[in-house]
Amino acid sequence: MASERAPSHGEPPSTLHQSRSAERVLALLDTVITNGAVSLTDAAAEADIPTSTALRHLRLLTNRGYLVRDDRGWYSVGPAFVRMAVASFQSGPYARLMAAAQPGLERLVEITEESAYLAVRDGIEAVYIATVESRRAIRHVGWVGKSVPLQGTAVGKALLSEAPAPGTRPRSVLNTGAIEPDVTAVVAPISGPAGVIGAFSVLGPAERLVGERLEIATASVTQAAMETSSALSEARPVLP
Amino acid sequence: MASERAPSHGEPPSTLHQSRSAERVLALLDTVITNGAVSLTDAAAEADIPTSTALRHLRLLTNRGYLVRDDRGWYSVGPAFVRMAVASFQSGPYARLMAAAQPGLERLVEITEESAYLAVRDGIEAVYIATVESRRAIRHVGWVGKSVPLQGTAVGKALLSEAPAPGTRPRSVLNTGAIEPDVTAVVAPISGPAGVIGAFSVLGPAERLVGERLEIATASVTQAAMETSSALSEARPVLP
DNA sequence: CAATGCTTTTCATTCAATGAAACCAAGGCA
DNA sequence: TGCCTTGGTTTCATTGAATGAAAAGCATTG
Repeated sequence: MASERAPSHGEPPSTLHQSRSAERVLALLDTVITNGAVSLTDAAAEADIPTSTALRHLRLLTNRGYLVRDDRGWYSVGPAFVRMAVASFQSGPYARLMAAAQPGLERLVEITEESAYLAVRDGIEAVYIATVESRRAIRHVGWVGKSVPLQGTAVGKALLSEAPAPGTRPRSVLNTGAIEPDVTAVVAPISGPAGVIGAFSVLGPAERLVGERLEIATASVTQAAMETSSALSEARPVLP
Repeated sequence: MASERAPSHGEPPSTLHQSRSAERVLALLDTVITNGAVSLTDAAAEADIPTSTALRHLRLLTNRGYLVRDDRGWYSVGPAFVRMAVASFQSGPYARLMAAAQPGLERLVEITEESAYLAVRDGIEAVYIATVESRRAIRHVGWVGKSVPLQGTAVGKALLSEAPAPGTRPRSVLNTGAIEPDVTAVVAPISGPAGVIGAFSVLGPAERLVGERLEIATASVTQAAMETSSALSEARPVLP
């Protein structure tokens, strides 16, 4: 469902491996995390690894606490991974972005009444890493942690765009139905000190995001992106 | 600083490896994530791996987007890892716990005016996976994502305790200075359908958590644990 | 420019990873 | 009840993938 691995730089063919076991362990970890709870055979199939080998790797991951195995035999996220996950939000390049973007997301939902997302680039894909959901009954949900191609999507275009001059309003990008039919996306790029580093997406049903509502969405998403960009270019706190 | 790996079941000696490269890649990933931004040599040293090998592994991790390498050469969290991290909060055994515990954490801070944490067990350690910080100037901060031994700590004792009969108040555990001097911890276990699965910790300066304040902390932490436990034993939503 | 500290490449050696096959355990079903 | 299918687990001989010492780059600094 959610995205094959993204070879940031295309590795040669795919039969040429350089550290197979490592790659495979990561692939398994990824499958389990993104797919929720999976059985050995499912995980092995999804990652295209013989079960005997997959078993050994999954065992390693559970021994280390990165995964857990419930009574039914399903594998899922383990405490050690959760530890890393929360730690990764405390520091690192994305922590600052997520913190700076939070108010923007909230205001976007308030103004547009649609769901707002924060996306970043991952190789040839875009990843949605944060959201505030619309409070309406019909709303866009469930894209956090999901990745979509850059090609042909509004997020993609925004993430690949040139950063506007500091303090100026970025251009918004509009698209309907690129990923899912009847979903309209209004996106604006967020710039950091070194170019575009993320994007705000307002996502809602195509028949609702028209006319005045669309104008409001466009205006507020560029506004939010601009404000977040300025916040990010202010003096950065010292590193640990 | 934060915890050597935790062999949930002790693997044989430690010189007997079964999938070295995999172990090492995980070790490197872990070091980078928990230590923020590190250089090749630092990461290699911390994980006790020859630099040439470490380099190869770190490259794999960056190619896959799990890590990024900034202009200075430091490695830190990458978009692919953030994707997994946020995905891991959407589902999995800990998602439910964290969601159920959030209101409890907030009320604990409101009542006790100290920082409150949620901890879970990871092998022979406890991991703090969520927090709401006290609003006071002097307060306990920065333990999210950190792990501490079960042995000799209040969290440890709570996590290893027997689950109380459903609907009854759990016993609280008290400790001062086990991890850091002058820090008092008031802890109560949270039970799920299958025994103790987590714990609430109220942490504050030893000289402040005394007398009436301590009584309040004890009462509210057991109360919160009880309420969260009941919430968790209610009908669970269907799995994907 | 010599010295120092990191990073990167190379390459011969070996040991760790591999997966096919055999084996178990547990349902399902007639 | 016993047969059969569908996972999961173990074994073990084979091989090629992982390894790391050493040497070579490449900045930075005094």
